[in-house]
Amino acid sequence: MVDTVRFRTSPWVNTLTNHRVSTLGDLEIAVLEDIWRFGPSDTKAVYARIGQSRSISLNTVQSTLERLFRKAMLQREKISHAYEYSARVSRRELIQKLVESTVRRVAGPQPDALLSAFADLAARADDDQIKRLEELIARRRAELDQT
Amino acid sequence: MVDTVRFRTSPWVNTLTNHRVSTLGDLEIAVLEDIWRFGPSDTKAVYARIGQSRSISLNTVQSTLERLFRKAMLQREKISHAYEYSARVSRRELIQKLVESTVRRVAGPQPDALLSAFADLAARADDDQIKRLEELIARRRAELDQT
DNA sequence: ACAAAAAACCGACCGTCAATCGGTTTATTG
DNA sequence: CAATAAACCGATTGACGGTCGGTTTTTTGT
Repeated sequence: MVDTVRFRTSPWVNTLTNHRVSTLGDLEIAVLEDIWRFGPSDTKAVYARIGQSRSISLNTVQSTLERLFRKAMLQREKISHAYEYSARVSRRELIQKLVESTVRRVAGPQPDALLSAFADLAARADDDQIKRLEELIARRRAELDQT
Repeated sequence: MVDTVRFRTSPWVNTLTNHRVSTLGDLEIAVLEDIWRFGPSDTKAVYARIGQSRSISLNTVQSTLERLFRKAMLQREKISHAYEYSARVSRRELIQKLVESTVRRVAGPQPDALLSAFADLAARADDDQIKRLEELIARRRAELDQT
């Protein structure tokens, strides 16, 4: 019964860059969030902070960390006995990547889709927001120059 | 065997706004794309334009249109015998929604996550891009005022 | 050195969702 | 009213996140 080969492009692979940009599940985001907040941690620590309350098992946290590692959102290092996971992307970088791939996915013919998307945003912003935006941009600029 | 009830928050529901923001599949995007490009169309027309080449069946296109309709990305109207589907969101609106929900999903404590993401982008932009960005914003502003 | 404890690893299962289509029902229309 | 066309229904597949239980490997205390 090999008459029709079904093929579906995985939404994972960005064919341009061959760079994976994934969708993240709720738990995955929570875990990332936790590591951003508390810094490098091992499974136990993350479990203690977010697993306990959700009444999920240590194993679940474990495999989520693992998945995040495979997705290159986390890196890990064996500290004495256990892996210590740490963020490989900052929240801002994550948002950046996610937004960029989202936009690129629905981007039309226009080359400036990203810019365009944000132009919409900026156009809607009120004076107050504009002001904060300018400050933010200035700060980011400073950060960049400093590197 | 009702000892453990597993529960998983659907990534569909934005609890803040109770507004559904979905992920779109590749075919779904292609179909939307097609309708943006060619305007209101019935299943046959869409199939002729994008189904033929992909060697998928008319039914597949049909259910994709249906799904898009359920997701409120398309509206439809019975024209004589067949449904005619038309876009309910423009490409820009779609990008807007998608970006916004993406950001909100990973947004930290900061209230200005969206702005912040924008700031990152702007900070990275070169002079040329900034110029185009300003033009874009001006144009969008004009469009808004005109309403 | 070895047994107990801890952590990693493996593999399975469930639910959801997009993609895909065959077959049946329900219009349309000549 | 019969033939044709479109809509509708429901089933299957593959991917993926979430969830664990059990087994293997590694660490460590005595």
